[in-house]
Amino acid sequence: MYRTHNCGELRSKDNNIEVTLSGWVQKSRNKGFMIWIDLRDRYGVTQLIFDEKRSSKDLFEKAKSLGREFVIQVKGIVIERASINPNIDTGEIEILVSELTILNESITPPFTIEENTDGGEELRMKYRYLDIRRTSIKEKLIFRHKVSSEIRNYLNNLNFVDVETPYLIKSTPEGARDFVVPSRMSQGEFYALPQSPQTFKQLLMVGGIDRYYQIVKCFRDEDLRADRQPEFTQIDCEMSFVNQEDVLTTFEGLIKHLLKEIKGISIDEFPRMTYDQAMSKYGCDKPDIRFAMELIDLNDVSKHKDFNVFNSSELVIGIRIEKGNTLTRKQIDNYTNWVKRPQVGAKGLIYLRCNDDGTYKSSVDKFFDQDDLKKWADKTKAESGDLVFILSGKIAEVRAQMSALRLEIAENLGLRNSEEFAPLWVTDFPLLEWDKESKQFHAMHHPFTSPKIDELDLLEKSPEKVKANAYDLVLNGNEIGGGSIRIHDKKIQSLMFNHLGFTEKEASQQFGFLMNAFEYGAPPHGGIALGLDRLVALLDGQESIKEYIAFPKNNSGKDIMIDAPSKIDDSQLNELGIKLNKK
RNA sequence: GGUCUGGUAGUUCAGCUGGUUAGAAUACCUGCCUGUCACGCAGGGGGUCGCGGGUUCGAGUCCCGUCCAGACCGCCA
Repeated sequence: MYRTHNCGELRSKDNNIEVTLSGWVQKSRNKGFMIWIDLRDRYGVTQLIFDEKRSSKDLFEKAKSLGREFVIQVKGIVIERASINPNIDTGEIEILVSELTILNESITPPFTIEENTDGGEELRMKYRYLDIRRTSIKEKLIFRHKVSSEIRNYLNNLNFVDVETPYLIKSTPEGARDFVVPSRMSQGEFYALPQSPQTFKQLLMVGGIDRYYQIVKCFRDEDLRADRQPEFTQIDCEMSFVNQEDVLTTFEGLIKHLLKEIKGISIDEFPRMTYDQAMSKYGCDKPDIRFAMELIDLNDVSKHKDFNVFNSSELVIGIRIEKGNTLTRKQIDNYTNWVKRPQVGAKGLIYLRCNDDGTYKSSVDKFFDQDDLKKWADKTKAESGDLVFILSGKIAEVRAQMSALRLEIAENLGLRNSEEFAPLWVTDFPLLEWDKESKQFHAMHHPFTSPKIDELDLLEKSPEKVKANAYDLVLNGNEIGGGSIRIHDKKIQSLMFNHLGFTEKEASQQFGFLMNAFEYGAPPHGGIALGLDRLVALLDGQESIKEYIAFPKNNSGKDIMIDAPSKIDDSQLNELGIKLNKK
């Protein structure tokens, strides 16, 4: 038997019993006459003691040879410590070792396996298996397990059925780039890995599985971010005989359940706003509503003077920063430079200081008098001591810029508290979006999203105005899920493909199986997919999802531990009938 | 595809305006140490300054190119 107890459970009540423990040598403290070893496993750390007087000479010599991360097994008696350590759970006791077996040696690890490791990110990723020995990484993986277990509990209780869908499927040009897998048996042909099980879950609805879920890997061959990996996990769900309200209620319930079970937080009904409201109030479709600082339209009070920057703008927006007049000139300059970076792309930033004496000071005093400035202050509800920042330009651009600035300021003011949770629904997304590159409309959500039926007649004249039965779940400024009520009617689905620039032939080649299925009595259905990695990270108060994935890819989509992607043998290429352009 | 930041000991970093033999901490090795727990003390080993080129009497430092890593923009139906 390798162990009778783990390294986290022994207490002074266990004094005098004989135990066997196995684990890793965290650290050895050799004081000459005594050696202490911190023995670590998944459950904690227990101190072992070897003593010149109480241990045999052979045993003592063997203990001296132990290095960091050796795997050992010891037998010994639990005894009370001469000096207790209140900082660790097992700090009252130690093990007086009588037998020591070295199960495996270790070379010196490339970084210290301690909470405050000296390892940089790249190194920790290369030796991820060592990183996982660290408490915080281990805890994050266990946290993820807890979240996904609660998700399963909740959905199982509501009669959802977990069904697996295939990973080797068909490539489609719509949306994100596919990862592609060459077929050996059909040379020159390729599978694609799914970006989501979208069509399969709809086919399950046609198949009568009226409540489906799957915690499933999805794949997208696009550039990475701190919150984006090429393979990621979705909580994919679909329901039949439901309207939008049913879906929102069900999954609002899921998030409430998680917040309650995992964080012990109860939350009231989630606020809802339409896409249009979100865009005008916050300048983005995934607003962080933990704080106010809403975008205020200043068009009607800013375009009556000779200030050409405003007069030539589609939109002038202000945001009020409460007590912001304490910002120094230098801090304001920093924000100005910040918005002028190419990533944000504003031409400049105009400020309005609301002084304590009721006067105003702005960067455009040359053009606007105190009465004008007062109107700006009134409109943004700015009071003495506040600061207003103003941006102007084309509607879409200035909204995006102001939204970025809003988050940056909130971050700096400490208004983005990661232990506060502010979920909301954003509804009524546009059905279509104009794509400048391909010069045609493409589906904002995906081509299976149903349009608002009473707006269907707009589809010909002004397609950009048609709204969809589509919704996003937003948490603290992050999109954690999105879904829609789907099309279940072949005619409407054909109409959609038509407007997305598919010929009838293309539509039937790529999605014929779905259109066929719709001819055999497809029930009304809809669903949602939630990003598990992101949800888990947010619930744990973090922005980056990497630490919650056991073996993540790096910034360029590489796994530096196993060195993937990598070249394959010529013989493998031959079998697949593939010839490379360059080697 | 683009912008920015970084690459110096096993590791994390410092290294100013170009100037002697490139430093610190930690890790590692050796010795000492009668209760350690970030143990302490003394000593020791350890460097292709990412790579290539250029400027210069002289380059870790300046310039050009390139590779790698990270953050962001584009992209992510």
